[in-house]
Amino acid sequence: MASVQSVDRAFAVLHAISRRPAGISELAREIDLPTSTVARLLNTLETLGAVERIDHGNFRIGATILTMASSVDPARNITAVAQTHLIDLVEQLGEAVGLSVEVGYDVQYIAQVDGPNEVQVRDWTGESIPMHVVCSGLVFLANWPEDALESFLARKHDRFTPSTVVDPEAIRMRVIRARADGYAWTRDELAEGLSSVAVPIHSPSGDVIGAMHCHGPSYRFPVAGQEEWIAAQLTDKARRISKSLGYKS
Amino acid sequence: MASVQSVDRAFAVLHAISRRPAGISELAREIDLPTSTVARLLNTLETLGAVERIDHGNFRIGATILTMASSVDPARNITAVAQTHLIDLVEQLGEAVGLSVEVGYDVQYIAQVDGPNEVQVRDWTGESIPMHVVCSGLVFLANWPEDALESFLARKHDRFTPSTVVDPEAIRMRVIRARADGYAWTRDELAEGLSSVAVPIHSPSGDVIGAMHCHGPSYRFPVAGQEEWIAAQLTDKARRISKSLGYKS
DNA sequence: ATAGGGCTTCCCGTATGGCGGGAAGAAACT
DNA sequence: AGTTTCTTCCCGCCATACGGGAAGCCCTAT
Repeated sequence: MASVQSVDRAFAVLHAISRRPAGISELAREIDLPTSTVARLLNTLETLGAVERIDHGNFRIGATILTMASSVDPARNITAVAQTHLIDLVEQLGEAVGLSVEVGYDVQYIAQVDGPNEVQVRDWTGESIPMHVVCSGLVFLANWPEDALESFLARKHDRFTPSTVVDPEAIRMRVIRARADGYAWTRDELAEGLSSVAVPIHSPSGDVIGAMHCHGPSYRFPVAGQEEWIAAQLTDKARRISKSLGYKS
Repeated sequence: MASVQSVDRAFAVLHAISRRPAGISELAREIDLPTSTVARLLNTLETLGAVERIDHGNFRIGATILTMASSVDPARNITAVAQTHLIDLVEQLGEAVGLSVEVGYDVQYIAQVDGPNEVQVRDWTGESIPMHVVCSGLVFLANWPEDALESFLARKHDRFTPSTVVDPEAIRMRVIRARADGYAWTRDELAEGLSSVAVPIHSPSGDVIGAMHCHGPSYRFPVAGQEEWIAAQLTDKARRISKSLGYKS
């Protein structure tokens, strides 16, 4: 079936930008088009409000896309849909559970439901953390294509605690592991005394659109021997969330 | 500046769909283009995942748009940005505070932070309520263009309690009132014993993108004489949220 | 049953409008 | 000042998007 070339290309541009804000020539190189073509498309997209210029000619996704997304059936809004499942998990596991999405090379936390304990991990909502430091990041990386993973590994990785894994090869091994397991654990890597596990959340079409994690103080979480069971609980809920996302209004 | 026609048109289609899912010919009429053109654009958009077919040839916004929006600078994610402000308000007011967005003729609750009391309103997150029944709905309606408001008023309005206002003219008066005040109160209309107040949340560009409400048991909320002060607190926070939404990464 | 309206899908000739090379201008870096 | 790298603009060419029309479907009404 014939597709409209310009629209295809416009979305290639949007897609590239949504991964990481970029300038005209950078985008042109990335999606292999003449700069003039990309410039023209960006111009159109900008007047439509689909992209916005931020600084020094870099573009990011604009308000039009955001409003379109928010006006859509909210049953597809991951935060809203997941809420009840998060609560269920907190009751089951007794520790805080949260959601995150990937933003460039970072993980962005977008929701959290706290557990019943007095001592608990503070709410990460709104925070951005580099992918190599947190388990949610590992599950995101596990789903990246090889070349994207390579360029991630080639970057400089900051250390947060003595336990933070910063060696590219070590990170790669963990990513491969996460790919096989479908989940990932981290212990004391973002902050001492904090352990967490994450699983990916898929859209109904199979893309990874977010991650769900559970975290608690290392001295009581995870209870020894329960690691796999906990991961299984998360995986199960993640599957239910994906299913809910598929329903129409 | 020259714009790319096909992309312009593709977004006209997307925009129309985001207002209301529709079929090819309906869209063609709405944006005044030949059906074949709209069909071709929709085809392209569908393979791109920007729209999805729901039933019998109706389309809605698709996963691609949603993931683009969620991967964008999360400072623009209303839930994430508002979180800390909601907590502040709960501390200030002592009652539960929440967020909602409009979905068709309903209000959809997307977040809530509970107050410290034992007796409190249950979490509405995930619920959809008709606009005429809740204060958030009234502030949304207050911002609708006249013709849209008329078609809303022309519909049948369900009664939830004896206090629910279902008369179109009475609803219209309340909407006009909300427009003037910038906030709206409801008492015992969704459920007996439940009072609430809501204010609109604007995007930095001035559109209403959501509402924030505070609600509690009618026997203690609102404290007599404090109605305006409470509304002012909400309005103030809503303004701060709008400002936060404007910052770039 | 049958006709009719309204819908989506497909085809294909036309000319519009998107394309991309290239040059000029503007920053940023050395 | 020189050099590289970027964005913006222009313009002739022809690829490609366009839209009329017809075919095929599924309803509803008569």
